[in-house]
Amino acid sequence: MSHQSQVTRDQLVAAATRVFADHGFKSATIRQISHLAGANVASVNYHFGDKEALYQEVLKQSFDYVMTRHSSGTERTGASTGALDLRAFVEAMLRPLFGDEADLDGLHGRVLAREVIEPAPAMESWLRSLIEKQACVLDGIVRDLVGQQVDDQTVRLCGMSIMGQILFYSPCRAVAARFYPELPAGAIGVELLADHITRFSVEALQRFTGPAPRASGFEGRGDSEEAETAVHLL
Amino acid sequence: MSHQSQVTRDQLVAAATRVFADHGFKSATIRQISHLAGANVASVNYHFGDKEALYQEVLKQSFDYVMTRHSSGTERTGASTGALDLRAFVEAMLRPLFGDEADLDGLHGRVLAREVIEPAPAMESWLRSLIEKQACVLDGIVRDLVGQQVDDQTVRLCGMSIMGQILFYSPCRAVAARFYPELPAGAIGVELLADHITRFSVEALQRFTGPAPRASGFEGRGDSEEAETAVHLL
Amino acid sequence: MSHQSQVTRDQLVAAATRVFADHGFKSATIRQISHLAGANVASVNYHFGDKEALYQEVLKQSFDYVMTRHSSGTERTGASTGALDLRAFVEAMLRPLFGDEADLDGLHGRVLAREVIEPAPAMESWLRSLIEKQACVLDGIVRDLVGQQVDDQTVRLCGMSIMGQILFYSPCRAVAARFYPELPAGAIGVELLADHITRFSVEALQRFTGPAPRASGFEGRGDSEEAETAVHLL
Amino acid sequence: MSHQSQVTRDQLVAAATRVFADHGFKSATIRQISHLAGANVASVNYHFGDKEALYQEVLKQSFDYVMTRHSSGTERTGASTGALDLRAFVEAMLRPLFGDEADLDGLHGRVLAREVIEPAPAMESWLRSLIEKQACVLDGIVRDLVGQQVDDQTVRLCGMSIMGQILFYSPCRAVAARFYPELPAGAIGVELLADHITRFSVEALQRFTGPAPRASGFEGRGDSEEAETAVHLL
DNA sequence: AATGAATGAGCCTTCATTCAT
DNA sequence: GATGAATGAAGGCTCATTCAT
Repeated sequence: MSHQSQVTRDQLVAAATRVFADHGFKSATIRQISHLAGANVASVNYHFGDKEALYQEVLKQSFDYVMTRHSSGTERTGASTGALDLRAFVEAMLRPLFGDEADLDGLHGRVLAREVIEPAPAMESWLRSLIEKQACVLDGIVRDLVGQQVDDQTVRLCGMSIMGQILFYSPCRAVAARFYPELPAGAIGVELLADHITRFSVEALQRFTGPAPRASGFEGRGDSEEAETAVHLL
Repeated sequence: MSHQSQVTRDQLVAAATRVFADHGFKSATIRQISHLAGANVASVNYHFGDKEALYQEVLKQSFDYVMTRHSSGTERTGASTGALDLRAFVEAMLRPLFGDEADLDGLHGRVLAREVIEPAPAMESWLRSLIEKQACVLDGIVRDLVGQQVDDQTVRLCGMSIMGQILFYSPCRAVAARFYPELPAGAIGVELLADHITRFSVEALQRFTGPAPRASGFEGRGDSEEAETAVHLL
Repeated sequence: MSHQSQVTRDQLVAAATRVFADHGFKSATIRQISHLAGANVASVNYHFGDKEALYQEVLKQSFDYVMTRHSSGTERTGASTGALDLRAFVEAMLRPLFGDEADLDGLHGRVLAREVIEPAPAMESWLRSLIEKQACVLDGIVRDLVGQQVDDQTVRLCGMSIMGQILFYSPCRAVAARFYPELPAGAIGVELLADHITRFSVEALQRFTGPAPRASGFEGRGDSEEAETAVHLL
Repeated sequence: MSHQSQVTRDQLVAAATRVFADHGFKSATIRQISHLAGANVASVNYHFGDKEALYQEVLKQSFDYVMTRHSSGTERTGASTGALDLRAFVEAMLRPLFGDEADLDGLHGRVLAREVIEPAPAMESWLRSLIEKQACVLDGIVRDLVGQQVDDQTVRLCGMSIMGQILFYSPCRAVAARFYPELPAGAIGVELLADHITRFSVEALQRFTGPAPRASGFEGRGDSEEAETAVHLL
């Protein structure tokens, strides 16, 4: 593969990342992508075979990018508490959604978030397995915060509560901005959001030390878990 | 408008709701829809004018459906506490995402969630304003739980944390199922999830009565937890 | 045929006349027509069989209308001179293009002019033959003005010159208005135009008493027919 | 742009010119055009963007073609008389309606004549302005022939009489042929027609040196002819 | 008799893809 | 190797027509 070939290929991936992030797989067109990359319409098929293969490549590179940033933020030191771990995890997940110096618009995170939110037939098993791996990391962090008394299902639900808070800000910030126009933008916003989500979640998790109340525990009867009773009689 | 016309029209709306929920506006085709409705491709144009008008109708009916279910769950009684209000709100938002006896697959909620998550040019002002109205309701519930000392921005961030946990389960359950295959399905799951999200959020919110820690407040200091605990024990 | 049926049928013809005059056969739609007539889309097919049959009916009625007006203007009295005959013929042809008290927009004339200008497959033989009959009338008038020395072909060419001047103002006045925005409008305009065309043509015809110059007579050489020489040496 | 691309493009324009000339913009289909050009239906979109852009290109090329022929015929020499100018103008206008060695069927002229006769929304301002320019040229020729005593409105009416005679032979010869099946065809016919129209018009114009008779001047008085004759003999 | 409902053919257009160079 | 040219499938939409009542 020649040098120029590689350059064009990289430009195509970069352009495709943006277009897929903005419009999704189906709505993105290879004309948009090749035009943005300054390349020929046939270049996508030439370099990648077809549109879906290009998408796979974008997915792969975005995943690598995010994982690189992520792992550097989530390598748990022995000294860190669960709260700090969670703070690092949240920020590592959140930052790609908002972008950083090398991904100003959070394209990589948005591409992945789209894929997570909407199941695509192109979803590769490696992506699926790695997502599950991420879930395990989060499970571990949650477990540290809630202790061993809590059952696994509750841990997972807590993990989903945290993921929900994070993914709410994808596939693009416009989502949140519609609900809350005052949403702070830029890198400051990421730290603020990470702080908030961490605080919100830590506060909750620290009260999950007891067993889960039975289902429908909030429905009008007051004899459920005592802690709960205290809570909603306040 | 005759009887048969209304029947066909309703079938088209029903089919379109499913197809739009599954594939989104852009990817859905009127051929899919009309075939599913047992009608001709031209029937969409005949009954609604064009594809977008049909989509608007689907949006409208889904909104009405959800609001009807929702309002019956969110009418706040004088005796209810904030926690019960939140429980009702969460379940009312969550239920349409999972479906009920009249919407087994949660199509209405999924159609709306798609629209909320990805801004569509067809987004009508009435939908936008009503989304904002919902946000205000949630703000009120949060405010009841956190008290008056908390600033408005924090209230909104808490609202977004709650919405994030809810919308995580849209546009389809496959999202969560990918992360957590053990996710309970069906109506039981809704109650369980609503209980969890409510509990998770109430626990968190009740610790938010104090001022927000300064940004990066979790970075290195260990006494925040204690201050929070103190608050909680009030 | 019931009374109401006839009413609807007449309204359809009236509406169709307008729409066909404005848009032509192909571009006119039966929805436009039936809506303008306050009738059902199926009414056209019910009353006339298909779109083309409706068009035939419009053509027929427009032709009858124009012929009625025309014949009343072209019945040559023994006392009339050729110039007066021509004036009557021109006005009778021109007036339907501009409309009169019963056809304010000249719809009948415009429908026919469209048909004359563009050959339609639906062109019935009766229309063709009657057009030819009109041509014979005009031939007669021209012959009166030019005398017997002029050959038949020249007579026909003169007839076409006159018809061209008239049909120039069809299928709608907008044609002429584009060239000459100052074109007088309304009934006054018809008289003025008829006067002009008659004057223009009579002046020309009165000089056609001699034989036609040979072809290319105007190309640089001056030794053609003497009368001609006189003309262009002036 | 490669060689082959230009070939296909030219074939499309050629095919479109024929189809548009025969059927008009609305009735022409790109399937007809592309099939006639030996190309795919998508080729029109590829080379021109859409049907209307192709039409604009046809209009432009037809206009250029006609103008090239026209200008070579209408460059007025100092020595030429008004009659020769008119002869050149008429032939230059008429020839494209009948075709020449490079446009056997007069497609270019017929396309333009359609556009002139029926206002299309796609009518470009340049075409409109150039039509008006042509009208000015004709006005000048007429003015030379009638002298300065004649008012401007009469000059314009005379111009329209001449244009009417010319455009009578468009959009296709079938028009005239219907009236006068003996109409000579081919290039010989053009010269004959140009001679006739010129002669007819020059004869008329040379009698227009006096003031216009008052409106309805032909109604009932018999002495107008004499007055006209007097004018002519001046 | 008369009409609202429904249809299928055909339109223009878009698009990922393939071809020829 | 790389690209401009070309294509066929499919999309939304329009329309005259037919169907069922």
